[in-house]
Amino acid sequence: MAKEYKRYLVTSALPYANGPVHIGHLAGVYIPSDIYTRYLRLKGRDVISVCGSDEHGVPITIKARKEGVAPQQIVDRYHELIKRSFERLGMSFDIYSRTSSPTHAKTASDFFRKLYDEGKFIEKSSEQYYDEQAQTFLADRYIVGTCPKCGNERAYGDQCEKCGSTLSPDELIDPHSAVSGSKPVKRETKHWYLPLDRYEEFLRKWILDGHKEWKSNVYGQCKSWLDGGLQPRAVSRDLDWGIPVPVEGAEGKVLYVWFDAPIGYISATKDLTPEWEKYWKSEDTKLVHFIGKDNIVFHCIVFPSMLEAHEGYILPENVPANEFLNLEGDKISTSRNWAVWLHEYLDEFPGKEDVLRYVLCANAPETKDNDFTWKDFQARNNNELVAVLGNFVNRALVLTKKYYDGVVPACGELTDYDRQTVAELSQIKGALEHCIESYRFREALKEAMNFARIGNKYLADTEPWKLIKTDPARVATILHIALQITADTAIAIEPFMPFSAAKILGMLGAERFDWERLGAMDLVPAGHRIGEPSLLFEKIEDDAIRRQLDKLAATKAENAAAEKSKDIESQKDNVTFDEFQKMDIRVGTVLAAEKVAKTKKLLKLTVDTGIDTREIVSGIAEHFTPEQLIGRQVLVLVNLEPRELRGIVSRGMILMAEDASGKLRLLQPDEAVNNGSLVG
RNA sequence: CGCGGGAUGGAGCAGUUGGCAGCUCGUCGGGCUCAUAACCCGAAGGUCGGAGGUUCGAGUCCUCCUCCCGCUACCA
Repeated sequence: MAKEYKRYLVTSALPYANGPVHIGHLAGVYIPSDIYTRYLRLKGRDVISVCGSDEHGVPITIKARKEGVAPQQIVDRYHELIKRSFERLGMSFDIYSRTSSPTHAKTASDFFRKLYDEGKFIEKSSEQYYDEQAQTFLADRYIVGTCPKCGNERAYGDQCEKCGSTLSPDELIDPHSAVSGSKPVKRETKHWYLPLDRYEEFLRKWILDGHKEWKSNVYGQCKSWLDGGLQPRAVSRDLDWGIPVPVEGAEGKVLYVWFDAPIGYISATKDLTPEWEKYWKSEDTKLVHFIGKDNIVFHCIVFPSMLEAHEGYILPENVPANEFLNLEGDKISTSRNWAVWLHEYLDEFPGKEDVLRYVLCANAPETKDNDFTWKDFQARNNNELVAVLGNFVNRALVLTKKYYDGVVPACGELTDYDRQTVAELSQIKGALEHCIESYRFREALKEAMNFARIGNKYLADTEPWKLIKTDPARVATILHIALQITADTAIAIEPFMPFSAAKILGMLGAERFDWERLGAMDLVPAGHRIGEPSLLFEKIEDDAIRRQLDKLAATKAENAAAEKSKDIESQKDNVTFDEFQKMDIRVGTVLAAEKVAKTKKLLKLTVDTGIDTREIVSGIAEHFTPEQLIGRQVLVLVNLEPRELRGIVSRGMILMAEDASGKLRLLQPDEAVNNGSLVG
């Protein structure tokens, strides 16, 4: 049934080098990937784990421009920071590479060239907006203008966030560049596209028929893409930062970052070993991509299509994508500094790498988004790591020290209860393995912790501290077994908490064991002298948690202040009195209001304008409930050209004041006036 | 009606092909005192987001609805 693989290749999503790594990245990708890799290594499997920084793309050039430095300086800074903090957390990548490396430039370039030479791309010219001041083409997202549908002045070239409508840059009124603020011009440009539609059948067969065992979020997402029909996807960009398109006449064009990034897995492997082809081109290698849910389409649709087009490469056997982790109830956000940054955690909680690893694994967003709270962090440390795991190890070691001067006592006759305990322990291994191999790490961690739970119960039930007075021979057996359970615990937790596993082994005075010995009862022999016991975990006091919560509160306050001081929009071009006279603004009263079905932001209002009673659709549902509006007087631009939104003809616009944070407030006369009163 | 995922005791999560609703933490009661006031035992607490339907039987299958998240848009 399950195919036997000779070797494993594990990849972890390349962190984008425009910021540090935070707990969301860890819980979603890196902790699971490290657990999986360490487990396979412990089993003696041939496995390599590759990762590296993703260093190309537009956001990095924009950050560089803002700071007035070269893009290379930005990526150097974050590459070092990310690499170093991964090491400190005990991430066991075999290589942590980067996409600005020479190996990668050549690998990605050759990859593109092969596909180009074999006619796997299609070439298309199109008109794109160009920022003459910044001398750069603008992605849709970097064009800002007025939404033609709702009048929002900060709509993006791809979508208006206020009314939710999908836009193209051409529809924007008064478009300007988000980079320089200048007015962009149209320029013709040529790009290469990977015709994904040609790979639809291949993908359908491979995923929909062949990988029904993939996680439901991954499988569902792929199915939805495939059922919707795939479009050719551009694989080049007009940009001066990235890998040049290796084609004559393609000056000023680079590979699209999503084309080059996954190839980074390949180039990292090349940098690691001359035998890289063994890992990428043998059918007996199992390739697994660890990613977050936002990356599913690239790892399941785009990259496999690229590999298929190139030929010779194997495809991922699984893509266990996790959902997202929130922080104290809010979405983690790099730009809003709403995150727990790995490097800061490591500085502020020295020696507690495993605590973070434990908490993030135990609360990993495997099936849905989860929330990280500092209170939960503290509780898991104090009630699970300290109370269950640390305490058990400490009890076994201290008792041995006390009664046998630190020498492992010999095992005597086993009682039925002993045998029952041993049998229970031996069953955990299978369950644990099954969980890890099916990427259920939360449950696997629980199984690993069961060794300590059973150990605690064993000591409580056998009560050696009582028996020592009446039956010392029995106590020898009990502690012998307790010490074996301690050693088993060390093996079981090693993939999850490598620092603590090593510490337990140090205290036992034992060498590292093979995974296969998990559950064994002859790990530490009688007569062996154990080391000095010390505490495995320490309690985390309220102070430490309070400091973290204060820090987050400060971030919230800073964000609020920043919102306030945001630049007031500069004055618009002058209008003539005649132009102003054309605006017919009236006072009206909202008679009825209801949410437009299936939309987030739209409300359908029935307004008495004095002239008539009309329907107006307004993108304000996130700011007002229908009840709040009914009966209120509002200002209405009544001669705005009618427009159809979601099948409802909207005749007019409700005037609102918007503050810098985007919050809307109604405008109304300070005393009630007749509906239809003119404003001007 | 754009697509995908999710909603299960106070919190976080499991629930495989429909067959007595489980786990960790918290709460309450008891036991123990070797251990970091840690550990062990027991109890309370759920109309499984809502409304219909299929079935002898639905957390699980079907239909509709509500809310949260993601994708379509370079934050895992």
